[in-house]
Amino acid sequence: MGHRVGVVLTPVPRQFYDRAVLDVARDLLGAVLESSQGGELVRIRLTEVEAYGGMADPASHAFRGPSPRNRTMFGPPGHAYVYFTYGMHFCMNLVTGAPGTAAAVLLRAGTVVDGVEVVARRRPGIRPRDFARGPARLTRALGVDLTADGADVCAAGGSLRVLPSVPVAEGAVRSGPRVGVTVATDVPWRFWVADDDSVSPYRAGGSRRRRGSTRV
DNA sequence: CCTTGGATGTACT
DNA sequence: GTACATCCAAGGG
Repeated sequence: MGHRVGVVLTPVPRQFYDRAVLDVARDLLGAVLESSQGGELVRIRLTEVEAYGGMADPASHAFRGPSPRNRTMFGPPGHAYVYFTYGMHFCMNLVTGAPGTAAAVLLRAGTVVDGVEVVARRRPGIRPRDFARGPARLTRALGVDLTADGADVCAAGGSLRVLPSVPVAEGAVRSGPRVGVTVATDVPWRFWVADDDSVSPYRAGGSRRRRGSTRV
């Protein structure tokens, strides 16, 4: 399986991202994310994504307006918004819509279709099924960190690109509430491929029950 | 398979 | 101080 190395592929064009975020999210399922960080090629076929609606969406990092962290989301579509969270993880989005709208699609999971040996080296002891099963695992498989924030994924010679692929059949797309969010839990803005092992397990949001309130 | 708790830095109240 | 678009190890079934 996978794509032959050496074949020149044209990235998905910028206008693909200049549409309603829900449409972009759904259409990203099946697309192939390619990274050549550190001179090593990894390609991942996306199986799970989530839409974030920008300033109108209470769950979006853009809800409270622009900041140094989220500024990429307020820029043009077709760029990577990467953020650092939980003190140790990176997550990656693709910015959609016109500048100022700040909508984006979180890339939650996928299947490694090229560079399996590279990922295996980056993730010793991890089962192949889990290589990109979750947003922070996906960035780790790709070798993506904060230096990729703002990267243009439409650039022909870019080190981080999105390649077209066979779209996932309409009947194989599932949707439901987003994972780990505590607000706007009523909107089914998570999209995934039915019956795919690489899709991450659902977890409801809400801070986990607090431990004893006293310090030390 | 499930559940629980720890790790760890930054943004925000 | 608390939450956070998370992951991992350890323990039980």
